[in-house]
Amino acid sequence: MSKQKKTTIKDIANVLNITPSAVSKALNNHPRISQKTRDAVIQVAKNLNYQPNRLASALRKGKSNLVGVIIPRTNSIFFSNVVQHMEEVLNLSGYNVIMTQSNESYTKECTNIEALLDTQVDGIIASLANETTNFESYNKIINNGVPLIMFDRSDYEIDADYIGIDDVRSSQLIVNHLITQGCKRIAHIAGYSHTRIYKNRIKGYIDSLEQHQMEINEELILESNLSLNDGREKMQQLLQLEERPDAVYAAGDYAALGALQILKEHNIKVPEEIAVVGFSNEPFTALTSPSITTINQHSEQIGKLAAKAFIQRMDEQNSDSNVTNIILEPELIIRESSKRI
Amino acid sequence: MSKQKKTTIKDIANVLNITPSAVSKALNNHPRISQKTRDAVIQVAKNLNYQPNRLASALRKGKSNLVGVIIPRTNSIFFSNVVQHMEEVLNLSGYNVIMTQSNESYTKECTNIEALLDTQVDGIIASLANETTNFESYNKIINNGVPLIMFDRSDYEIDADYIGIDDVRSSQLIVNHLITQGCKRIAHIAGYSHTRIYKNRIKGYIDSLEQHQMEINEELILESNLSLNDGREKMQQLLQLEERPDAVYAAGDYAALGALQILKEHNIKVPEEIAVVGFSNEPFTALTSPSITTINQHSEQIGKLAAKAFIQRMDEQNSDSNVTNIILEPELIIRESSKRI
DNA sequence: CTGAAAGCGCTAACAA
DNA sequence: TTGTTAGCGCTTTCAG
Repeated sequence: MSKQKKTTIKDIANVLNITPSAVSKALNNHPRISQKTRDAVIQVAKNLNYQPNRLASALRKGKSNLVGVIIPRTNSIFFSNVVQHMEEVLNLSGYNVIMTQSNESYTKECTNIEALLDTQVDGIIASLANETTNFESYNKIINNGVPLIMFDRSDYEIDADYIGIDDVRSSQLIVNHLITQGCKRIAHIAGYSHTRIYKNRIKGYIDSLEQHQMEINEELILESNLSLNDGREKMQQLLQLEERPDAVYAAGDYAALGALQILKEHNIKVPEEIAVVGFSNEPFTALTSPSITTINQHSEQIGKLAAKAFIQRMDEQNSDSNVTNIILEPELIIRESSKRI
Repeated sequence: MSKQKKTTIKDIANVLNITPSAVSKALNNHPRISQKTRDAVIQVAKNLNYQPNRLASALRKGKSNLVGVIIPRTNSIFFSNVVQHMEEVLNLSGYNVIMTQSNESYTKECTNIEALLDTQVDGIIASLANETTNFESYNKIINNGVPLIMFDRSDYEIDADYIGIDDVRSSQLIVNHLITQGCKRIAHIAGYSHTRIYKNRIKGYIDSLEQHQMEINEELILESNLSLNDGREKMQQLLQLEERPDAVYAAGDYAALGALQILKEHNIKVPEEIAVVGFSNEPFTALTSPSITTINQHSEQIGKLAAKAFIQRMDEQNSDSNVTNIILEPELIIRESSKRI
């Protein structure tokens, strides 16, 4: 049973004594075919358990109906939600998703791009790996005439559509909130500033402090990879300062959790002595005690909008239209870890 | 720049005044070609920015190097880890992954299977949707001669390779542990018993109680969809019994969390008054207070083994070889929610 | 070692 | 309305 030859439109044509092209038309609801033939074809197709070969069709039409997606990691609820909603929208328009992950590695990212282009995807939707500072392979996608949509992590050097939240604004929301809560010495466990979103978060942090005529203190800004362990280390470092901070804003939830752990281990009261804020609304932030204040990045919307941006690119004829830039308003979710009043 | 024609082996052939077939051989390290030609071809290919067209190659060779993956949900760390490690192994062997999700829906699952078969994937790796009780479409995959590997959720009616953990044993580990902790009335918030893994978890639960000459009480076994909300509801129900349980084993972590929330809301001490155990080792189980005892399902191993099983199927000539069945030993992770002594 | 030629399965001009 | 024909880009016999 396992090696039966697959039935093709040719087989169907033979049975009915018509030509393959007639069968093709019948199967694709082409107008120039009689209802009678169409019905007959569909009947025979069913009988022979016909399975269209999208590869052949793709080759012929020069369109694979495959969309490549590159995300840094799957084990982050943000990215996996984004992909989930992207898929939803894309499937509705007849696209399948090829998902790849870079594991935050630049080389893996390049390999993935190569592989996706080889597979003749109709477009690529991506978010940068942490490591990436060279954007040639992304520009190669564009130069190949393949639509590219970036989300969350991108760079000004990549001339593609972009969907993300306003990171400067996110930081401002957080810092303003902390100031309202009476915090006077706010530390920032930042991401690496070579990445645009983290640079923007640092900028928002600084802007907000300046607006309130508060001092910018270099020793309170620590760049990190935002892992749980890095959060722990940086928090340790902050505790060893002459003058402790009274609030810590980490640019990622895992780092915030690490900080929280250290504070608990040192019996430092959160938020009374030191307030903690994270970023991304990972599910665990609602479940820790105290629960962690964080930013909702709108993964669902980002996924859907990115998919729609791609579909629009495919639909439009004039591929020279301007690049779309959708910046969503972040939402501050205030929880116990920062509520002092 | 965006509409440049893609370079093909024909273009390369023209430049060098040789035939496409020679170029093909050179590019594929075919032995019957001179080193000189090979070098020249590779040089020109680089100059013209040649990108092989895998679709054409796939059509010709009858092999797409695409593997379809069907998972019920992406927002579960178990499934997303599995996919991640699957991808790792598959990429190494030159395969790309097309990821689809059923959202626990039977219809979506069928659509996904159709789409994947149409795309001419070389194989499918899948885990059943909760809803699924009809396995025709899976058997269709097999009948089409496409290798099928199931993991975690499968059924005896699907005659495919399988990788999963020993669910009966998992329940036994849990129930034995609870008994050791002095629990005498152990409730089970179960999954729907039409699904094999949940049936097995129920079986393990019953077996273990019988082994200890403890009573099997129907009112303590509640089937559910294992969502957080269902966990809350079932826990409510259990609290309304004449005689309360002193332990609750939920067949999923989210349900366990729901139960924990209800217990907290009622100021019932965990684990002193009622112990709680979950299943799957979702990251949040380590972070709640009390942290939740649970089962490690070995997502990494499952992903890798499933990928390897597929690769083996592809490599072997005699496709009639027996079905592989890999059952991994579960690991009980004991945390605060069940530690009474 | 290289070339000629056929064809994977499907689609789209064009012709009838 | 249907058929003929050519070809998407690549691989693979088979001849030379």
